Amino acid sequence: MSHSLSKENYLKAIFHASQQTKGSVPTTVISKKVGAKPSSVTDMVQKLDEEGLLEYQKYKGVTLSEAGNKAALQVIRKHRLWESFLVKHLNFNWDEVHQVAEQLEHIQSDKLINELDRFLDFPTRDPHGDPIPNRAGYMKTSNKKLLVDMKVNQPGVCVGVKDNSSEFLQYLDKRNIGLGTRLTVLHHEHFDGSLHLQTETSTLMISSKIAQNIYVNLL
Amino acid sequence: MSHSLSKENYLKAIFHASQQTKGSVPTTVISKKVGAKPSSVTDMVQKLDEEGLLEYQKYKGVTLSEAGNKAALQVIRKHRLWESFLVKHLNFNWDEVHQVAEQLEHIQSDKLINELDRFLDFPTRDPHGDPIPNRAGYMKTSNKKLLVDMKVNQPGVCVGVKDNSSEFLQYLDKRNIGLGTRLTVLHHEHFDGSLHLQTETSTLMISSKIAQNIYVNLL
DNA sequence: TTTAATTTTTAGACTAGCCTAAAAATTTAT
DNA sequence: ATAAATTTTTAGGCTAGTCTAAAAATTAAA
Repeated sequence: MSHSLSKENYLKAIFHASQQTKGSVPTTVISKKVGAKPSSVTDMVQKLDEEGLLEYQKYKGVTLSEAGNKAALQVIRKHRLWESFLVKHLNFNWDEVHQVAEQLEHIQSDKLINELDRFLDFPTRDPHGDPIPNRAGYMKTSNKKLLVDMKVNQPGVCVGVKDNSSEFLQYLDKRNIGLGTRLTVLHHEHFDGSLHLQTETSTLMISSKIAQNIYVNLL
Repeated sequence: MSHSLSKENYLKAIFHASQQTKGSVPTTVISKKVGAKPSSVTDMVQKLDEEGLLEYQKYKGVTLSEAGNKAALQVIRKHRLWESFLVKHLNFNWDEVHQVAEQLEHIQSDKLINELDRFLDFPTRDPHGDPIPNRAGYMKTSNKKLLVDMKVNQPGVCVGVKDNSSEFLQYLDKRNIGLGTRLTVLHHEHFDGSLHLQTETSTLMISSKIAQNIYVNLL
């Protein structure tokens, strides 16, 4: 019922990859995500196939089985709950949580994770706006988009950033944009791709480059 | 600066063993604590010696170096802080914390552990009454004794139990003895080793067997 | 459509941490 | 003080997870 740290990382990586691309995931894609050479990935996915966690076809790639999917979702649940805890109670910033949550997500204890869930009051989204799977493994589908991809007049709320540099976070701070800020695109400037935004407090203009680094949840 | 999970366990085990016995620790003692065969211990302590974490003398045993001591104390700090967290905020009982804290103590993040410390309001004792090393590695010496070893009229406070079975905890509960209960031995019965106790609320008699399973801090 | 470039897999090897069995040192008993 | 019993170490081997280099399959190009 419980898998090694390394296997959990593979399952999580494959899950995320298949969310992005649909269809089976090539070993090279996994290779990049887990930080191992493609040959090592081939070895590992063969083992995971034997365990029934995924289906592997030579030269084609892999698809998670029902069991593999469930296992991946449990790891993701743990990761996102820990991230929530770190930000909410231990003064971590968005950009600091990941490395620590990568370790915490492998702690094995059902009671621990369910009590943590309760302690956090059963959150449905992590600090990056990503949905948190519940105990049963059910997860809302994400409505997360880059701000640059939003339609005009579609209201949304800022749920995260792609670039976590402190300069960027300070830039946003100065313009009163933060986690939870509601905003609507008023106008796309075709000429340079810049956007006119309506926030709770004001209207402002931001460049296309900036808008490519802000995640928004549709409302 | 940071050691593998297995090495941390060895350092911790050696630290605890040398607290109990004083002098150098034989490989067999370590063997029992870490749950590995003596031959494996020999291997490992040779590596730890090369790393300067301890001194190993063939057929004699090991002594922690300054660096080894410090590393062990950091692991113990993490273990006890996590135990405190689990009991205080996640509804864990005394007897449930250990297994999970054994995992959590190996998470590597200074910020994590120092923020956890702050979040718990810098506790000096864990739920078992054992002292928690501070950031610098300084730890109060423990005044913990078994109740059976207490002198008559020496006041103390219950800080833990040896036997964590729920029957035993329920037995104590029925007699209004719990974590933090102040108690004093009024009389040692030589005949059967039983004790007469004064608690905050009443006087009572307990058997020697029970008194061998209750930890008390001297006041 | 045959060759060239690329991707993916196989084969063999390495490390950490453990094991068993045999050898060596130490301790205990006579 | 020497033999017997015990403890501790050495030697050789195993597994998980990784690597590099070579081989095989697939895809792209001429």
